[in-house]
Amino acid sequence: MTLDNSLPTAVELQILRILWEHGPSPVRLIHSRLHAEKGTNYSTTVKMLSVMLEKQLVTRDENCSPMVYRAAMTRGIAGRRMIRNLVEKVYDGVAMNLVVHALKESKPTDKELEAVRKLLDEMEKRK
Amino acid sequence: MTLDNSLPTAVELQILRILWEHGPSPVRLIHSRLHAEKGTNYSTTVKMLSVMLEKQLVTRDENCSPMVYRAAMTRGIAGRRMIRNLVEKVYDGVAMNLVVHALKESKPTDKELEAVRKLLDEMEKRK
DNA sequence: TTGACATAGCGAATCGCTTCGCTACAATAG
DNA sequence: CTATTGTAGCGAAGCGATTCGCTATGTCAA
Repeated sequence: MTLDNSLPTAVELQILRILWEHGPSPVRLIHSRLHAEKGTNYSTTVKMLSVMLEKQLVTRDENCSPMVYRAAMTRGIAGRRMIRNLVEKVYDGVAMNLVVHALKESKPTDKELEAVRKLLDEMEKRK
Repeated sequence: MTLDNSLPTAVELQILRILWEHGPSPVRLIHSRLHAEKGTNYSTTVKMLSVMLEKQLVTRDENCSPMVYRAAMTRGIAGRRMIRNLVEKVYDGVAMNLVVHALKESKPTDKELEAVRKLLDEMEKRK
């Protein structure tokens, strides 16, 4: 089995997001969201889904009608791939540089800050 | 003045990286790096630079010959834009989710961990 | 059955990014 | 001067991603 390293493109990501948010959905539903976001045609949505099916970015259950599509990767996996890509392309492969920038970009709550601290502790222990 | 929100494309980023690493450079130098990385033609490099000039991703000094190109934005700015984009597109606008993922992606040294802790402290204070 | 509407698929047009061939001109060596 | 080499620019081809028109089939109500 050859695993696909390529990142989801812009529209593909938009569709994945919809699936992540709403769970497995028929085209009709996916389309209504996509249409709301950018006014695309129904055919376009169907086509994108068939392309994504080929690329194995989504799967579908063909037994029920209308067919139900679901994301083939979690939000977490997609995010990590994109992070790895960003780190490579911009931060010379040094992820910590990105972490620092991302922190500065964020407006974390106390709770979130605490969570990150705990994560740091764990990473230190696991040496 | 209209500010451009669009992100650098793949090759644009490759060229920006070269400029970030080597500082202001003539086409010849930029090309030799780009060629080493992916075997592109000299014309391609020139063309890309002219496109990037239009998009204001680079500037150039036309007084000297050969002309000298320089990145119009820092690595930091570019990185932040791309982070913002990633956070929007994948993490529902919640940057901390990205921070956590990015941390897990990284293999930080003690020093780096310490730096992040300090950053967290500062962010806490600045409330 | 028939008409109206929902579902699914396919090929071709379009679009933006990338690549390159060809041309032009300047600087330099012979 | 003339040939060679370095620098710069432009238009169009090529490519993958995206969009859409058209067609086919399924479903359901009258």
